[in-house]
Amino acid sequence: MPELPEVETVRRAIAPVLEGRRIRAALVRGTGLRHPFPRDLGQSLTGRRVEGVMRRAKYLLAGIEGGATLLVHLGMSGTIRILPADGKAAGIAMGRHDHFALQMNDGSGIVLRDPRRFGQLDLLAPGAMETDPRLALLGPEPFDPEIDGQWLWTRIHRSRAGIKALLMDQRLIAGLGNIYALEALHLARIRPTRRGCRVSRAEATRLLEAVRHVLGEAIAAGGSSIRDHRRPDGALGYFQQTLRVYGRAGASCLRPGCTGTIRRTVQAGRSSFHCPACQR
DNA sequence: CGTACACCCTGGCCGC
DNA sequence: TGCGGCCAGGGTGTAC
Repeated sequence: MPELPEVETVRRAIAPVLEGRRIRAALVRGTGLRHPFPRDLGQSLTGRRVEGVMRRAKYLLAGIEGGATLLVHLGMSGTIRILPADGKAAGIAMGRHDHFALQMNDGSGIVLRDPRRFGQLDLLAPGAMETDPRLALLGPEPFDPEIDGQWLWTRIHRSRAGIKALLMDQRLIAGLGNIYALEALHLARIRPTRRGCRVSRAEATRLLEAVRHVLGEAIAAGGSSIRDHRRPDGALGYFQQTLRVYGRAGASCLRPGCTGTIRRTVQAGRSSFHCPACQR
């Protein structure tokens, strides 16, 4: 489910719940997700204050009093729901596929659910954020003002790999997944299969602008849907999106003036969508 | 080294 | 209803 906009939406929703509060209870169920949970997870968190909730690429990072960092990755199917402060200090109701919960000192909290268990939950020791390979090897954030179209071009113009695979490579730019890579390529009028070495400087500039446009739009939509469409169970993550190509095989291209039909193909075992008429 | 692919895991949906 | 097949927005290890 989650690419950068969804993770950022979750971050904004859980930050006010966690930040500045003390952890009353940390509940762990099962032995782990993609990796085993750290043995001392509950003990390390209980009684500590959460200092801030950050996002890097698709990782959620919660700063814990004392210098440790709680790392959460939602994988493909991870969601976080918010527990309201209802005054009851009773135990947290853990449903099917719930793996982790935090209850804060006011009774509010969060619960992590992840049916496919591709997600990650880890506790980084003080200082380990700089060295942990999951974070250290990430490329810049798409909105990093240090990067521009020229920067992107210099990183891709020697590559024979498809531009879609390059956009999804977290070491190049961090945060894009299958959906938004395809959306950006449609906006920039570039075929997903085009090799990196066949992308011009002007196209690279257009592409980075497209990446920023689709991500910004999605973050704005996520934010508004959270405000307007709070589900009864408080689950976060899924919301209506205005996707122009993803999942629209057989439908008309939405580019003004284009009469093409969206095609679905498979690249590296994953679905791709593009308009053969306006994407070259 | 860069690139391509299988794999991890469970649930939902569709057609028969 | 039941069942098989296919699909799913992630990262990573392995083989060329």
